[in-house]
Amino acid sequence: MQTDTKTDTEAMPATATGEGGLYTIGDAAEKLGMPASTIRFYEKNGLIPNQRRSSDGRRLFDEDGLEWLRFVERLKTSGMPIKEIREYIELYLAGDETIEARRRIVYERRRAIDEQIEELLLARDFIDYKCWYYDVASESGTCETPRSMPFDELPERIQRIKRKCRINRY
Amino acid sequence: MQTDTKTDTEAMPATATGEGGLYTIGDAAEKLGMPASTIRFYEKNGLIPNQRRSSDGRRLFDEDGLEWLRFVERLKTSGMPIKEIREYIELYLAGDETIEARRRIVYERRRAIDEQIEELLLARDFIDYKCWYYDVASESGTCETPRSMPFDELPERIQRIKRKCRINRY
DNA sequence: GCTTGACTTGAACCTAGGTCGAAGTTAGAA
DNA sequence: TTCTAACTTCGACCTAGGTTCAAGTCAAGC
Repeated sequence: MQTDTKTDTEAMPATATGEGGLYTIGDAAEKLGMPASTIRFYEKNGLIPNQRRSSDGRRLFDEDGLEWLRFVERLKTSGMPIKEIREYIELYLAGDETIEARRRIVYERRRAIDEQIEELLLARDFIDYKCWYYDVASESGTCETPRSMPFDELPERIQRIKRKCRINRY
Repeated sequence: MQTDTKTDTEAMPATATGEGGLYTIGDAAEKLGMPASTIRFYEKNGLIPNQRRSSDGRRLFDEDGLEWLRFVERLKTSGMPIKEIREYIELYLAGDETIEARRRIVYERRRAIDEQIEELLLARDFIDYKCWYYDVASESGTCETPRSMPFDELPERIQRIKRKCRINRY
């Protein structure tokens, strides 16, 4: 994480709206749209190394701290489990020795994301078919209408989906 | 699994129903690449209505049964919680009265999928940046190289990502 | 007739990822 | 001064989505 470049900006009061750019956990939580308890949980699990504190022990976040949290959030969004995020962070803290290991991790993560997107696109096609199905059912008042429609009378788009997703019933 | 007895099952199923193309839970699990325990769990949670059984109580799946399971799997892939899938199925079982309710559900599901895809694409951009970062770091042996590179010397693609994802450090 | 393997059940267990509550500290407001 | 709000820690608790276990049933092969 960031170096201790700002250790003495603590001359500023630690409370909200820090014009010195310092935020309490509550401010940070609000800015990130994430409960404070989650931030504490992340720190406890090693996802926030070198957490700054005020003299009375409160967590302090500056812009770098917020960016770090957004970074962690992004890894989570990508489906990376907390344990793996921690491992990655440990490698990061270890310095340039671990560049190759980290490179492997981000490449693998990209692959995982691509896989998830692929799956979601398939699910989306399927749901798209369902949307059409209920549009037709809704208009005619019964599911019999879309269900019994001959394949070659279906809209081109729907034919394509039914073929691709191998939908035969339902 | 029962692959060796499956030929028997098809020729003359040892079970009550005289029709071919019947699978035990083990066969179905193998075909769908999903543990049998999961299928039991789904049934227990109302995700498999009208489950067929053999005379001695074993679950039986025909092609329709398998397709139903694939359908449930697809809803899950789309991020739909089990409880909601059950609710949808209950509406489905209730017949044409519930067409509008089901229509609303699938439209909302499509929206949710689009949102997830959007998030994943952002995460992907971010990880893509990290891939570049470690490629450069790996080549030069230190993270200082990509880290300290002036913005306008970055590849166009990387500039775009850094702007879009508002990456300033890390 | 005995063994084996795939099934059945319900209940207990597990993991990830938080979330909550109690008890205590501190700073600023009334 | 006292009150209140926002923080602190630690441990207990929660939910989703399964997974595993123990005990029993059944059909087939030897």
